[in-house]
Amino acid sequence: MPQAPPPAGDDAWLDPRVARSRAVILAAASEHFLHHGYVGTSVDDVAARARVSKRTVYNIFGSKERLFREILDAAFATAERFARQTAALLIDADDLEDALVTAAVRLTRTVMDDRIVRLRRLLIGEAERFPELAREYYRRAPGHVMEVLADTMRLLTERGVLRVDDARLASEHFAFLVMGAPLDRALFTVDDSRPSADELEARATSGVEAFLRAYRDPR
Amino acid sequence: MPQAPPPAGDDAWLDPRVARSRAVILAAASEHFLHHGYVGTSVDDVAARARVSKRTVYNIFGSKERLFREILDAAFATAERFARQTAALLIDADDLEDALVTAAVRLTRTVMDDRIVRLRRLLIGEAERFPELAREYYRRAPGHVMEVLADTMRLLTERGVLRVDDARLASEHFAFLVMGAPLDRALFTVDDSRPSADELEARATSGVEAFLRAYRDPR
DNA sequence: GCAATAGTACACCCATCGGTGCATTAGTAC
DNA sequence: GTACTAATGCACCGATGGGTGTACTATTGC
Repeated sequence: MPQAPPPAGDDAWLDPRVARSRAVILAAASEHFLHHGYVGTSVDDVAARARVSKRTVYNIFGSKERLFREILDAAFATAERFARQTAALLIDADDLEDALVTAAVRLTRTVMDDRIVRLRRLLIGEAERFPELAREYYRRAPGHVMEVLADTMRLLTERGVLRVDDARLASEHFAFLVMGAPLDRALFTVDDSRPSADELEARATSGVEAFLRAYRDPR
Repeated sequence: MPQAPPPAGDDAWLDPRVARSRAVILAAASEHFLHHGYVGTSVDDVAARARVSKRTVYNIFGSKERLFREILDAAFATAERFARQTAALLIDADDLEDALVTAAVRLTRTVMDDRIVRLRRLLIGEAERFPELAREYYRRAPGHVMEVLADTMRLLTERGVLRVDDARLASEHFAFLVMGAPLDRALFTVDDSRPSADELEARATSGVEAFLRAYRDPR
């Protein structure tokens, strides 16, 4: 009756068979969840797609819900990596104003990525069933990015480039000027008429321009 | 075998029993769908809540999907009414700048309303299952409001109050400065820590201020 | 009061799906 | 090679849920 692995750390010893099964199941489940949602994904589907027996899924993950949570954990980690990179980019920049434009483009590209949009749809749609997960995602992904941006705004204000009073508000203004409308639209329109990379970049630029008109320190 | 009513217009003759059943079922279904989503709502639930037999639901609506679509149609109508009112408000205004502030407050209040947020969650979550419905909602509700706003922006520009180049872009900037961040957050956080009416109003005001700094005609 | 129609209760069908048990096979560590 | 453990296949359970058929009762229009 093989069940939970011995209670060890993250990189504990793993039978290569288990390691492989874990990986292949997670990949299949991730795909399926992102495309068809939680209820739209059956464990049989996942097992078939991963070319693994259903029993193996249950031996390793215990339940559909735990499998789902593991997938989201991985997504959280990705989001946090992005936030960290963005933070570094902004803090280490020579020309901070320039860095803002770079950040805007990166932010747009990331947030409009198909997988991220699907993840948002998934979590928003399941917010009632998994309130903690949705909230946690908000806190650790968009919320965290907002915090990092706010820190940057304060820095820019100290250096006299910007003049922001409420940094959190300003960073939200920044982000939503840049990607608010296309993101909102993308959430509702699946697989269709997504703005091109060029258009998104143009939007990022106009967004930054509007932001700077509103928040640049006139000296 | 009572089935579809005779193929007549919208306000065709209806047996009062049918009218009552329709209304009470729609109300119950609406509540349940908005709170638990499409798959989270069973026809038995709806029938029980409406104090009506399951058979009646099927006699009148034919299928769960058709029931769902009727409910969304009603929601679309509500959204369009809001858009129309907002349009009138902006077009008939004496002081257009002032009207923008009013519009901002109204927009925030409407979009952050619990039922609307739930409707958005529902449609976004089911965008994969009902792509046309989600797209239609976007077009007829937020999209339409954006168009009306854009018309107003053009008018304001002609009157020399604003200076906008791309009116659609400017109206999106306006809307998302005002309610982008709180809406995004609300989508992920269910029943919790929603900003107060006062806070939302303050946000609307700061949003308009930022917008005017960015877009007011400096003459 | 009467015919027509709507509503009800209830039993039922069938598919799906999360999850389990188990006997058998295959891969792994030493 | 041997002892162990993971993986498989498959039958199975129980619950849920969309949808139907039907015999019976309650309303409604006239």
